[in-house]
Amino acid sequence: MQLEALVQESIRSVLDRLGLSPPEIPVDRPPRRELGDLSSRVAFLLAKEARRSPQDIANDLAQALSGHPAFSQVQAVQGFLNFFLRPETLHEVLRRVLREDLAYGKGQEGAGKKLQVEFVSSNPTGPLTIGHGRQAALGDVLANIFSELGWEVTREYYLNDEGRQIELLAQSLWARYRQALGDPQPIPEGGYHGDYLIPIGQELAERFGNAYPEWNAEAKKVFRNEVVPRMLRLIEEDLEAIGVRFDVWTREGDIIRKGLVDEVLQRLRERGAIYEKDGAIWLSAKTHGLGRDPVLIRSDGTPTYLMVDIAYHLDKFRRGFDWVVDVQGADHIEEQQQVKLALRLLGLPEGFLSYCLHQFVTLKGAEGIEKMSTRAGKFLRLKDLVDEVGRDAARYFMVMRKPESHLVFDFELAKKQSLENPVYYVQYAHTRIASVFREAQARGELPADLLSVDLSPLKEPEELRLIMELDRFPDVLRVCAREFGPHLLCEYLENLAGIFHPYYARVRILGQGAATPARLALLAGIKLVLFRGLSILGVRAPEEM
RNA sequence: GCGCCCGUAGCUCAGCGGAUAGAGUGCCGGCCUGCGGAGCCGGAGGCCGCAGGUUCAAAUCCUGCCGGGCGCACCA
Repeated sequence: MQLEALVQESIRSVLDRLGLSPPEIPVDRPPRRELGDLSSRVAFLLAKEARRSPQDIANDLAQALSGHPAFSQVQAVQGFLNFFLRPETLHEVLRRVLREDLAYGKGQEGAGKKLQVEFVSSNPTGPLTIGHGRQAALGDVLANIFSELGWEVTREYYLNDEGRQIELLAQSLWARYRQALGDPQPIPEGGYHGDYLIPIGQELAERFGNAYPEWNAEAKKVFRNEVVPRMLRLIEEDLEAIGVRFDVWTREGDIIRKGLVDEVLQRLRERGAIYEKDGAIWLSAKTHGLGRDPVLIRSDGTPTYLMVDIAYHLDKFRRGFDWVVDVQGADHIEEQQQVKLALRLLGLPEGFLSYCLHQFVTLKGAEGIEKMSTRAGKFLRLKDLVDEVGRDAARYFMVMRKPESHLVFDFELAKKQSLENPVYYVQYAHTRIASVFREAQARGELPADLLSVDLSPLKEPEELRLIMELDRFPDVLRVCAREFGPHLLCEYLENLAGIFHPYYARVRILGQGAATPARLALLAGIKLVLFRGLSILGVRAPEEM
């Protein structure tokens, strides 16, 4: 049993005897060590009902808990109930961690349920930038976390390979093609200026010669067909660099062909949620509190991106997902409100769709802070970033901040192979432990079975603190899932490593008689949790570095 | 103007109803002849953007204001 549950149960049993029943039994980590290992503010919640002071209630509870075998002491301080754990209680925690091994932290919260995580979903108009990198890492790590909690997770990329942006892209390529032939055609208004189209233009100039002197319907078709697969290849290279694989790619055209656009329109019409104006079809969003009414069907009869996106989400529902999480940038906020409104009007279950919204990335490097734009051709390609700092640092840095906060990617720090770099700090703890085990093996000090060693020599304060930290791991994963906040896992791992390193510096592991096997067991537990955490982040946990 | 997000140590950021607000980095001062010194220990450094309100209790919730980001297309 986890410590939090242990404390809760102990309190509950006592409350029953006293005839009190709080709405919940909160268990916290006290801010300072002298206040115990765990605490509860339950007395505050009972004060009103019992018409007694919190301190008074806490006194009674502490008194009633005084003989509990798991605690060396239970104190009532200013209304708080503070628990001091006996070392044996913590030793049992460590033993449980080692016993659960690679399953430690896993859960059944999502068992039997299907979750789709949609992320990146960048239009194939160019390679991915570091901004997409944040989304790639976030989506992938969230998917990992939900898998740990039992969900059957599908990673999905929504590919928008039609429409006006692709046309502009094709025309931009055509202009590069003309330029390669010595015809100084300009990049179209709102077109794509990136260098990545130049070599393709040259290649097509060699292949086609002067076959397409005009930007007409035929050229449009040819250049569109040339450019999209090439852009997709670039995107796949970027995704591979950062270590992300998708299970399903869905194209906008697939959704339209399934007839879902017509069905959605029909159902919205029945609800009186759409109207016609200026030859287009609009969604009545203002009457539902949104800022403006968006167009669903243009006056030329084609559906807007929003329209297809709504239909796409109906499709997700039909495909049997119990829950969908879309990872999107801050520039999609308005659309998110519109999609959610439409799904509500369509009668989909509330909560079927959640958005993990993230702010943008700026790059802090030797050249200062850069702003990026794919259209203007001003960006750092994701693959180039990964090549420079490595996949581990790239992934770690992308998720180490709260998604809804801006991320300043410190390029120089990410490259550093020293403990200033948080990813190395965590990895180094893992490596260090691996090294100790190699040494223990060489010296013949490695016990055959760590599970059955006597843990009673573990009584140094850091040792008990480390076990307390190991106990938190399952809970950290759950909070990460609930908050869409993988950064909390990074913080946890840094904290764990941050207790281990000083401990290691102060306390010798090998050659310490009965303490050695016990400390090796502790190190095995730390190594396991570091490995589990780093794996979930998609970061290597090296044996040597 | 409207919507959403963010203003916490010099810098990058955690904490988001509870007890003296934390970490990393930077700065200052000590250590370091053993399992990986790619370190370790200590110190200084904060009207938690501002002003009200709710609460036994507010960095945390509510309102207003100020500052920054993003969006407000028959683009995606």
